Order: sequence, then C-alpha cells, then structure tokens
Amino acid sequence: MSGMKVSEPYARIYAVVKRIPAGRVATYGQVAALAGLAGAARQVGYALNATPRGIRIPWQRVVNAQGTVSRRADPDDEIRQRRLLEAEGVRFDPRGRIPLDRYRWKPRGTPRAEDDLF
DNA sequence: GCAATGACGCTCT
DNA sequence: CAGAGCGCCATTG
Repeated sequence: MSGMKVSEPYARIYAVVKRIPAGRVATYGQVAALAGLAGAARQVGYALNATPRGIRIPWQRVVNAQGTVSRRADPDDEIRQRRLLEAEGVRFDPRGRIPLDRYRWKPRGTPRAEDDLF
C-alpha cells in the first residue's frame, strides 16, 4: 500500500467525482459544494492534479463553469480529456464548449431549474 | 507559521 | 459575448 495518506477534503472530493456517471459532467464548483467544501472550487482542480497513482477516478468529467476544459500546463492533457469525454458521448460545440444545460450531472434529489417553471 | 501556488468562480468592463 | 480583475481556500515549501 502507498504510505501516502489522502487528506479528508481530498477524499471527499474523490468520492464525489467517482459518482459522476459516464456521459455527464460536473463543474469544479459543483463538486466542491457536493463534497461539503462550497467555495473551494480551486481545491477540486488541485486535488485532481494530485490524484495518487493507483486510484482511478473519472477526472475527465470535471470541467469549469463555462463548460470548457480548463487550461493545463501540458496542452496534451486537455486533448486527452476532451477525447475521453467524446468517447463517452459528450458533444462539444464548434467553440469547444459543452452545453451544460444538457450534459451537467444532476444528482438524485437535486432540484432542477426547469421544474421551477412548472 | 507565513507566503506563494493553483485543472476555479463571479462580477464588472 | 469575451477578457480582466479580485475573491476563495486547502496544500506546499
């Protein structure tokens, strides 16, 4: 076993990301809130970047609030993330954006904005 | 323990 | 609608 112990906040973040179904995406802020760390969106990205080797989580399903793949030090990772998502059926528009209205993950129990219209 | 870092978000221009 | 600026907060050196 690795001697690296994951901090509680990170463990909760990983737990939330693991729940995101294939073909859906969640924003950093959304994951933070669901992990009980509202306002700590940056830490989500930081945590994913520091994901220990060995544990596999669908990190590609986390995007920014604009529905785009966040800029990364290594541009190759941006391409890799986009391809993984497209392989799951997530469509990008011509400007490289994912329509969050359509692909955002809505956890069971979360009130939908559309329902307020009825 | 303080200062810098970072796969972010919201607001104002 | 795109870009710039400031705020946030856990982890690291």
